[in-house]
Amino acid sequence: MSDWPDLLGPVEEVAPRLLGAVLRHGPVAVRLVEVEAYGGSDDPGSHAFRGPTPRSSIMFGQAGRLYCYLSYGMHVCLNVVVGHEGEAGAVLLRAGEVVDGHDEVRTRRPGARERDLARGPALLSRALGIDLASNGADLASGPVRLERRASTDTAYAAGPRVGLRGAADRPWRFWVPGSPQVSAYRRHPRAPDLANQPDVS
DNA sequence: CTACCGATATTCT
DNA sequence: GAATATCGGTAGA
Repeated sequence: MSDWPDLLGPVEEVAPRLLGAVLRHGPVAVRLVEVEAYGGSDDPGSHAFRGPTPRSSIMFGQAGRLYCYLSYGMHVCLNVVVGHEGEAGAVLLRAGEVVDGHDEVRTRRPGARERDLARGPALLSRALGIDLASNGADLASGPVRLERRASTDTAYAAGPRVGLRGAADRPWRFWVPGSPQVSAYRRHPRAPDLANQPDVS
């Protein structure tokens, strides 16, 4: 396991080390090319910002488990829980490249363009066929597995997270430069302007 | 590529 | 009641 990332470090340091890792569920495997870090009480963009809730309590638990939640009431998003127990942390898996089970993914998403098969957090979970029943699964021994990545370190880029209102500019999104599967950056409609322009009253 | 819109669970006001 | 870690459709530059 010498080249497997240590999931107990700070979430913004753990997250980029997951790039290049492979997530497998049955016949389908996806190589991760885009992730985002989410923290605890110091991260206004995190589900754990205001402490544990029925949904977010798993973020405070053991590292190496799967956190699945429903986004906007309909899309499943996948996270790897990181950090020590009692401290919230999770890495949102935003996009990947299908490296196995291609035909299975095609039956789930007929007509999708090749690079779009797992381009976006909800599309990634759909490609893998993972739903909320897998929430809390152990990624080392369950049916959903995080497999060891290639031994070489993956080069990465960093920038602001997608679609957040709070802490919109914290550079906690990480991706593999040049990967066609990296999803397009979208700023939250009500996020404050980048250049702190005075308001027009 | 951009912009808007609707669907809708969990959480907060 | 309203916001949100999204997506797929449609429309337009």
